[in-house]
Amino acid sequence: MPKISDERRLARRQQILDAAWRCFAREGLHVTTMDDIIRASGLSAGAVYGYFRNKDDLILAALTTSLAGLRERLVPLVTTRPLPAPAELVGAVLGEIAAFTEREGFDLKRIALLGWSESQRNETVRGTMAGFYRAFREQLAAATIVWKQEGKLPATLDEQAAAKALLALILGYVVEAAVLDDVTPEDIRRGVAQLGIGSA
Amino acid sequence: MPKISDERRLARRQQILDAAWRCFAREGLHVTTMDDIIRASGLSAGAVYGYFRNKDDLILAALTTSLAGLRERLVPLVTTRPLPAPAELVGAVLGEIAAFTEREGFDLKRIALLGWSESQRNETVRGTMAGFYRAFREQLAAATIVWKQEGKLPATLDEQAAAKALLALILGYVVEAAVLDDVTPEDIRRGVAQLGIGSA
DNA sequence: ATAAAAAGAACGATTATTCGTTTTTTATGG
DNA sequence: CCATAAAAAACGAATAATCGTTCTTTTTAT
Repeated sequence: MPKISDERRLARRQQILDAAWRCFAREGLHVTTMDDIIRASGLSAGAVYGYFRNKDDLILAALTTSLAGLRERLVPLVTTRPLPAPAELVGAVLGEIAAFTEREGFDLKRIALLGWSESQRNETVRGTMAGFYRAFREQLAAATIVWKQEGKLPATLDEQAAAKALLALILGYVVEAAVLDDVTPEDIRRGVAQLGIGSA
Repeated sequence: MPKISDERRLARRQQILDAAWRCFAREGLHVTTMDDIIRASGLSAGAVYGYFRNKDDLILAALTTSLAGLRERLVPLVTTRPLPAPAELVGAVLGEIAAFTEREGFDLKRIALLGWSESQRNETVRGTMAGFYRAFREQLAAATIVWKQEGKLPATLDEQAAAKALLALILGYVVEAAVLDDVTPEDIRRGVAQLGIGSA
């Protein structure tokens, strides 16, 4: 059976995904044409369609692999014990996001913005993204419970509300960094610390 | 001179803009076709092109009018004196955003997500959006100076960093509300207050 | 009455996807 | 270890559908 090796097949797939990321980051999900991605990948139309059923499939794969890569990096940070103080955890998470999204020639943070937009019109994308962020927010809620137990936060604290605020801070950093391009993780960490988060 | 009255002309323009908002919120900037907007507006192609040079012009107008409407509502909130406490100000701003973006049949918050995405590929859009958010952030920085003077925040506080964190919180709420759809302004206000922002 | 505004059919350009052909990969027998 | 045949993979021109925009004609407001 003359079939391509799994290793080779996976490499080709990643090659196409890389090309898609670059194109999407430059022109967005729907202005990018299949021909853009095909040329950027160095392959042919037939080859690309051998790995992805259609453009929607490619979009979904580009978004979910980026989300999965980020999760792999973020989960250890928020589940490690002992837990750093709130401002330090936020700073660490943002630092990891900045490091993960920095790529050769483009910024993967842009893919996040595109994913949020796409989630407003594509039910499958919305489900995937909502699931990811909800799970991450649960881990933030677990962290606030730990802080509460350690006496770093008041015992009356509503951990769901606190987790929602922490997630907003993190998502907002991504927007601010992508649109204004003058914000560092350290800026936010210092801002949060000075505003007194986790100091009560 | 048989020319349409200014009043009538402005009403027609708004009619097209409303249609564009609805279409954009439903399908995004680039999946929405001119024909979608034309049909939604109840006018003809020729009429729409009489009010907007082309699709890019219509996109820019849809984004900037939405931004301008929001600024009109937000500026009084952050420039009023005496200033509410940080958590209360954040809550008030988010409440105003929620009220302003709630529309018949769609959520204007979606337009913000689309604008952020578009700013990554359109220099004109990026300039407009960056200008808006930078100006708003300056007002937040001014607010932190006031809090500092009132002794509500430490005198050593870096107001730029604090303003960046506050803006992240606000932008992040928009993302979280649009994607997860389970966050209220009150959630964030409580979360921020309980995390101790502005309590040092 | 007249000039602007609205209408909507028509056009040229572009798009995602397919499919017949060519090239490449790999399991197998010498 | 190497040559080879079979089958998958890659190629890329062709296709059918769709899009933004224009332009001539008709309607409408003043």
